[in-house]
Amino acid sequence: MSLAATNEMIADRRCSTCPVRSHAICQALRGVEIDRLNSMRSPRKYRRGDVIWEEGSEADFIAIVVSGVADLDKLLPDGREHIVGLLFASDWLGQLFSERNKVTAKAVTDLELCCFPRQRFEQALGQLPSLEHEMFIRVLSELEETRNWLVTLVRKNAGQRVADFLLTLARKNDSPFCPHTDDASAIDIILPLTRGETASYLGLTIETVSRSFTKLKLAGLITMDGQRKVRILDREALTRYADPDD
Amino acid sequence: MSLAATNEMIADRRCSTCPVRSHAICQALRGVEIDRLNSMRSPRKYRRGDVIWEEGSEADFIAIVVSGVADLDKLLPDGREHIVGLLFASDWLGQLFSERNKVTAKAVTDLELCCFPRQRFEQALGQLPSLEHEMFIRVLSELEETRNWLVTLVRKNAGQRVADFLLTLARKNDSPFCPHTDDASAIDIILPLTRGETASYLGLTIETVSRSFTKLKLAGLITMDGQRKVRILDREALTRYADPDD
DNA sequence: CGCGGGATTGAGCCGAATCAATGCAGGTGG
DNA sequence: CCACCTGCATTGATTCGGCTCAATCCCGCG
Repeated sequence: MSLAATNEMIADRRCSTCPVRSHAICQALRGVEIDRLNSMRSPRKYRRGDVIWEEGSEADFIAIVVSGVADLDKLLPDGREHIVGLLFASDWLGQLFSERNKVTAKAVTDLELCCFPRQRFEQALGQLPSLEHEMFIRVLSELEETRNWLVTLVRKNAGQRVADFLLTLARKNDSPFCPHTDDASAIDIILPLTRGETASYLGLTIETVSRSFTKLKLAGLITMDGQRKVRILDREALTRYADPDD
Repeated sequence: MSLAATNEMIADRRCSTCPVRSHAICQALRGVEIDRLNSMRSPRKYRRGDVIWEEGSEADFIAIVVSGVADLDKLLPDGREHIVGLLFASDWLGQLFSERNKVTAKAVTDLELCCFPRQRFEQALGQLPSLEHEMFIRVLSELEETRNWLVTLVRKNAGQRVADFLLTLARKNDSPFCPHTDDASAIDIILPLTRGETASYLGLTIETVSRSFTKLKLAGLITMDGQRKVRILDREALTRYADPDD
């Protein structure tokens, strides 16, 4: 058996046991198609805080989040930065059809990525219409979510933004990568972001984020254990808090 | 010659003289491919203020802007609305792969659209990979622009937002659908939006938008003739005003 | 020329930013 | 094992930008 064949088998075995195989973009592919991606796949690991790539740098690769949380930031001219996206297991990231990355990508937690060289990936896209279609669908829905998020950030006050943020995280909890809480009404969340990162995601200051959490606690909507563990006591009430006139 | 054939020729003639043919998504198609779209094309006209479709309504058709300006709004639970997109000649709009429209579309000015029934269009997409690719590229860049715009709206103050808005319109002026101004440094713009619509686009109130225009005039960056005609006197200075620390 | 609706201007208020101090937890070294 | 240190988080006092409410203006139109 040739070395190439052996590597391919190893690669294939890795895909078949991949925790995100059935939810990531590669779900669109089967058999020989997945082999195509497999043959250019390379895993990468990052520590919390690592920069994956910088805004403006060369767009080398496209990646799928295997485990952990990544974020995308835009730098403002005055040096502030704003987080424009959070990426969880099975999400993809990368700058398609462009030489330069247009956002900075960072590891928010320890992170495992499954990476593909961009140009080879783009060639593969051209020959795998089902993959391009799958990504098209995902980008359409990301655009839709970004528009909704834009409206939330521009129009809602600090408390509502924080509530929306918690509800977004709670929705991630409903996904197959997080186990459900026993108590049906309460939902436990581990905040992936520091207060500073949360502020940068919500367009607020650290102090305002902190005060908003305090208000949510005083209103009896959440409890906290330390600074990262949040329990949503009443999802309905929190939803009303985020959308008072809904 | 059959009636069908005659219609197709008429349709074809219309496409070949279409002002946006070479800049809209249909630029990706040639010959028999464009015939495919042609055969399902129907023109529609709207008056300024008309609703094209309502958020939540059935997603009937995909459209290309032939002339005029359209916008996309999201309704907030409390009744306010926010404009999440402006569409100019050659842009496309519509909800792909979804039964329901997720935004309201309105004619901001008198408007001509070139429309395609959604389901037939989606079938065509599946069989015209170059069209799907073209739309994929456009949606990727719309996502990118939406992220940039989000940062502007969340992080910049009223005056900077208005300046950014004017610069965005000025950039549209650079496009093939608007003639250049004679004076190289000055740029004339016709505001497509009322103050109220501008406020809804910028996440401000009418009063604040109005005051911001006044400040730009006092700062000597623009002059105005009536309420719709703006002349940018110094694009560089306006850019600095929008991005002080750039 | 007068009317109406959008636009402008003004006064006061409110929510989030800023500035400043204190609290707390996790890690390190005595 | 405890004391200290460092970085993150919380809380408080003050400021400021944009919203609200209210009055007037002006442009386009009949």
